[in-house]
Amino acid sequence: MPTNKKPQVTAPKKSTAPAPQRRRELLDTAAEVFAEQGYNATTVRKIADHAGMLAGSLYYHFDSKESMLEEILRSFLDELWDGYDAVLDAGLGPRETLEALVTESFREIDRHRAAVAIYQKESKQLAPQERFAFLAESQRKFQKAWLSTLERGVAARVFRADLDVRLTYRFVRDTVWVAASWYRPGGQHSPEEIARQYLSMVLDGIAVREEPL
Amino acid sequence: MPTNKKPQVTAPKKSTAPAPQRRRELLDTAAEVFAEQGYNATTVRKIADHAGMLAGSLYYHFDSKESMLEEILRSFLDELWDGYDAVLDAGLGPRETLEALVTESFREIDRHRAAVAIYQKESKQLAPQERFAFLAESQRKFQKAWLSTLERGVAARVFRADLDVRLTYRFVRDTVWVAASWYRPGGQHSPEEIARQYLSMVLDGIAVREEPL
Amino acid sequence: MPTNKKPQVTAPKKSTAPAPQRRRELLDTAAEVFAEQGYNATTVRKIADHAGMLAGSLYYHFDSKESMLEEILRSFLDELWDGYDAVLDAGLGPRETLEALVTESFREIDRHRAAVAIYQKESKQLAPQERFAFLAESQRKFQKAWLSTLERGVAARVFRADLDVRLTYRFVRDTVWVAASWYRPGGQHSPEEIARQYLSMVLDGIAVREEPL
Amino acid sequence: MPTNKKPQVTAPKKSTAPAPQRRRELLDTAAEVFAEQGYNATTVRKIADHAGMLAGSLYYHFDSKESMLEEILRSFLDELWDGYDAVLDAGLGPRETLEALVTESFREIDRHRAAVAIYQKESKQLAPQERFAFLAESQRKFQKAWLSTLERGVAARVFRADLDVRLTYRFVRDTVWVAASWYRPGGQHSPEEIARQYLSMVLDGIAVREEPL
DNA sequence: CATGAATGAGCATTCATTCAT
DNA sequence: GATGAATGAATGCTCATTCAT
Repeated sequence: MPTNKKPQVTAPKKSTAPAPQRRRELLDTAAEVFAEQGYNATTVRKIADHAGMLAGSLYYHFDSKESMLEEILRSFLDELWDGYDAVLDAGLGPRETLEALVTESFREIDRHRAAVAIYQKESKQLAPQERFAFLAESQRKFQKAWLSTLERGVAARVFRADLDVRLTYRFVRDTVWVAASWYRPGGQHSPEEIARQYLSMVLDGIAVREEPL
Repeated sequence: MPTNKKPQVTAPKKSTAPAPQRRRELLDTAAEVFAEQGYNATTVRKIADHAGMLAGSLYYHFDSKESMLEEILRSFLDELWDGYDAVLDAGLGPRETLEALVTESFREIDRHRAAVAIYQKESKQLAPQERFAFLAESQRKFQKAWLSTLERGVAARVFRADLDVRLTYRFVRDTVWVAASWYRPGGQHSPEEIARQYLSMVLDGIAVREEPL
Repeated sequence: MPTNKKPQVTAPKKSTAPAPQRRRELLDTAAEVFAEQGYNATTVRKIADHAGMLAGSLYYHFDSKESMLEEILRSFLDELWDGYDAVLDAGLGPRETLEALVTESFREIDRHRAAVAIYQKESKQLAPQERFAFLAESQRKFQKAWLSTLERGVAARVFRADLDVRLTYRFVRDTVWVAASWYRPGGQHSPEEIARQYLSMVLDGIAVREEPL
Repeated sequence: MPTNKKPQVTAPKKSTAPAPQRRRELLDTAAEVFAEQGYNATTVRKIADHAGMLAGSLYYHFDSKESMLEEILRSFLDELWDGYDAVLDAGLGPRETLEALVTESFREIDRHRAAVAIYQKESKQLAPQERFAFLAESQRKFQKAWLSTLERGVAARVFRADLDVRLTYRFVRDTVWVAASWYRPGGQHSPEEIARQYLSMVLDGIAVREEPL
């Protein structure tokens, strides 16, 4: 599963480059700029500069700046839900489900850092728009998945019952996803390592336990 | 720390309302709109609409849109550091310091919700600019305060030693401040109550502890 | 029924020029350019040039280029129907009605030459658009007025019965309105004089009559 | 009168379909779109869509959008003048000449509806351009032909002498050509039938004549 | 002949800002 | 203090045109 620019696995005999690939490249470029400068502050010219072309040329590939944003977010969420659904359908216990969701989340942050950052910063403004209804939809599914996992855990006495479960939900959700704002792929910790430490903090806290005995 | 165009010291002859108050009102209005729509997406006209005046009229009170932003952030950070410094100078132990900082943070979120939200969303873009150097400055102080508190705690064996302390720092920092994105003053939980629950989660985790005995 | 932005209930004492007047001036300028170059070929810059301002400044007065077009056409049609309705409600016989309608039409061409020319050239493309539904509406009323006048005339034996009445309608309609393409106010013929000659041609033909006797 | 890029005299070696035919097809397509949407509002892409090809491909056949327009108008006017010249050289009396010109005109409208509509809408803007000088040229010849016919008729006492002859010219000219805006080939009236009725109206008027006796 | 991709000039529109009143 | 009107730079987008393949 290639993450960055030119996978170019098998060079086609005479054709130069298949269209969908170019499209992906451009979207990745755009996502990077959106993530760094913010969607509104990103001009189409800046994206084109990064892609080595003129602003108008982008419109051969995309309908509008907004449609680029939509495609970036949509394809990120599609992949995210592939991962999440696999976890949710695996029949795990609540604690294992939570561990798997967190780990999966850090993997997505690793793969789609830019898209996640965009999502974090812009989704609140975008969700009300018709065109971005899929964001609101995803948010609902997301909340349901996490909330029900937490509730199952409380019922099974593996998660604390003395906490407001909605507060806990926000705590876990934000804690994980905000990591996209500082995470850089190829840094000193792998996503799995970060997930492990985060899970340890979220589950057991950062305070030293009094020795049982 | 120069701010610009401070309301003239000499009171205007016939005016009834003192200028600084109007200024505050306008800044609060602006902060609200910035927080809701994002700084870039907020037009001066929108702010003026909310304030019941025309766009041009704002320029009697402020030099520019950016100077409004600056003043909002600067006065928020001034207050924040008043609170933080009091805590840091109180000579508390690491755990108590952390508890006090978190509680103080939620109080600031309660008082300056809009400014905090703006800070969260925009500070990364703003910090590199000369004009907003005070943001970077604040971030450094902030990191130092938290990091040293955590390190003191690890040394004193009240915080776990098996965690990457920088990761822990980010974890705690994000966990607290992101709350500004959903917090609404006057909701069902007071800032102190939220602080208590967050501290409980951060310190002891959300998992049920096996009974020591 | 106020049409534009600022209600301005009570005129301020010292204001230099009432807004609606400037608006009218700009619309007249725009109409002139639209008429001469065609709506599509007219850039907002050209209009602004003619008005002695920059392109962006027009947007203080109008929402869009299209809204200028709309206002031009709408105010022309409003005036046209004031005149037409007066004629149609006067209870005249069919020949006198036709004479009055033709005369009124030439007067409108004299007063709104530019708007008429625009109407002629653009209405077919515009009418289907929601925003310009009033054009289609006007066309229906227009056809009904003329057609029924012609039919009354045929029934009363003052207009020939051997002609296809719809063809006659188009003949008269086009004949009159196309005059806007060459008419210049202040030329050697007054609108009334042109109307008289046109009516003479339309009613009696251009061929010499054999003397009855 | 230079036309450009005439289909190569030497037939291409292996091509099966003769080039000029494809060229004609494409011009007819273009004319249809120009007529319906207006020249300026017609994009090259729309023409290409109608022709089942991509926009760039049209440039194999034509130098530019403008050259398509030129060729459409030029070939229409060439045919028109074939017909008109035949009539004018036939040595007919003024009334018969006028009848023949009108009839010929409706035949041209029938054959070149699109080109006539384009001509009507665009010629005023185009004529001043160097490239479209042939339009102005044609207009001069046109005016001369009609005006002299009318003047001959007045002198011969078959047309009324009490009318401004230039006004009469415009009346007849417009009356005939505007028909292109509503005429659809294959409708309920043949061009000859429309010509007959129009001539009847133009010559004898639409009013009922008092019986001579 | 036709396609896919790009160019570059131009367009309508937005918006922070200015300033005379 | 506030308004009305304007500026000017920038923005997203369109479109005729080019050209290697």
